[in-house]
Amino acid sequence: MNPISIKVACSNCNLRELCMPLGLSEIEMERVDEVVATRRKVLRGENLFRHGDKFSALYAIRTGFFKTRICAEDGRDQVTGFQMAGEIIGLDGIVSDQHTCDAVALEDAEVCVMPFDRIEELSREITSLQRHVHKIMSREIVRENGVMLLLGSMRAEERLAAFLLNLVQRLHARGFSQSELVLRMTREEIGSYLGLKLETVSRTFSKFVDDGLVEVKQRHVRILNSDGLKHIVNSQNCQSH
Amino acid sequence: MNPISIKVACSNCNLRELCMPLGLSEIEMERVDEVVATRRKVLRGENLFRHGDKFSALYAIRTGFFKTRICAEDGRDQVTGFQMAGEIIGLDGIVSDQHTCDAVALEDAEVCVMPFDRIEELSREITSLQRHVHKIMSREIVRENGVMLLLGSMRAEERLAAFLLNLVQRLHARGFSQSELVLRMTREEIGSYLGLKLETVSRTFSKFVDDGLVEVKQRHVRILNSDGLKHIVNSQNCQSH
DNA sequence: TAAAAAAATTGACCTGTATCAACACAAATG
DNA sequence: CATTTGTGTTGATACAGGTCAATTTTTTTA
Repeated sequence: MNPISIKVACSNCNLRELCMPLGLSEIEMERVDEVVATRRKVLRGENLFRHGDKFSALYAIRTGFFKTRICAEDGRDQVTGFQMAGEIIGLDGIVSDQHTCDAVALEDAEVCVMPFDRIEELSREITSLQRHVHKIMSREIVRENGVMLLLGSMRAEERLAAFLLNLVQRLHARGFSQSELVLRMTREEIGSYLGLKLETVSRTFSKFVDDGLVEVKQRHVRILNSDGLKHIVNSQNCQSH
Repeated sequence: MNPISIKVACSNCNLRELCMPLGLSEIEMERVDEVVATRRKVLRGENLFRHGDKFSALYAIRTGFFKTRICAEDGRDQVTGFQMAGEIIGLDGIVSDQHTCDAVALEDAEVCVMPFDRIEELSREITSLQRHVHKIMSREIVRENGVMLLLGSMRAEERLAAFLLNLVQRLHARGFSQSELVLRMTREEIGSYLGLKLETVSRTFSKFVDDGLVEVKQRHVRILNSDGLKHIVNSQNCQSH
């Protein structure tokens, strides 16, 4: 639809090292470029896909920020992750050929559409791509294990501290500040992800501010004491011993 | 080590339809048989693998019952799943070439050892195997999404009801009763999985008994009112409307 | 620019689950 | 068989986080 068709090419993409395997030959790289069929823009609030949609592709986020969520029949829903540039979404759809969660853009976004048939085809030929796809899926499994630990055994402060540290760490890996971040999601969305109510998220932010751990102005967060946050995460609820 | 070396063969295995892709030709089936290098026995309480162990293989459970758990540095740990015959464990190890969780046998067990290199090699050649491996990983991602919903938004009764229904459903798929099951794990392990303390698990069992939903004798559970349990799971906390 | 809607904060109070403790039962051990 | 150890149940009490409500701030819309 875009009259000026910019050549889509992983080989030129500055997110390459996040999305793609390293050490591809030039020829392999060209073939990988061809996997990325198209790009797609998703405006804030729009769905990249919804549960029930036919699965056909994985999506690499080029710009923007997403949340994924699952909705139970009873109306209850749970944010299962927040995804940023260089991350891959859509893996949930492979097993049953349809998506089981919604992916919603939290800011205007652009994704690379990678038809899964093509990925499978090419990963039969390029060993390092095959391994890469497996690692991406395994990474997601391990990430979710970590969320289970968080939801199953951490208290509100620990959850929020872990959440903030995880976000800055991922942003830092993308060249952003280690200490400043802009939250793209509401308190309610943070709460859903962390298994807390929005009021609890808000109160916990306020407590962190009181304790001099962070500065919070709406969605702008500055981390003043990173070690303090880390200490909260892995000191459990033991007072001194 | 076993003097009587019984031929390991997926083609003869009655769990085939759980582990393996359908519709393989005879030749393909023979090649898949070769992936299963060896079998390994794991006694109750022993680890199939531990976090930190080098990753080399996936394991298909032939007999027995496992739990997987992750341990945080602070000693806190979280059961991330219970696995039974026909299910695959070890996927967590792919991303970083070492396992990030422990797999512990809850009863004497036997697993098929499937070296991952071999799996990758063969799935480059057999398309349906490749797809199958992808589905297995995607299924695990979707399963964990469901656990996140459970941990993030359900109350104790809902969690335990969902847990019991999930267990019988999986057991039923393996030819066991729809209404009777033997728990292979302690109340504490159930609690860890569900993000509850063992006392809460015990009390919730007692409440289910009082309400005539189940019969419980130690680890023997008989489901008397399956619909009642289902109703608990997806009626949230609304009283009447 | 005003009005309405959405998001965030804060307080008061309530409740579900954790905690602590006592006891019962079952399985393993000598 | 008795003893020990692990596991499960139940009660009393505490408290973290939920709920409800009022208010403020920000964003969106008219």
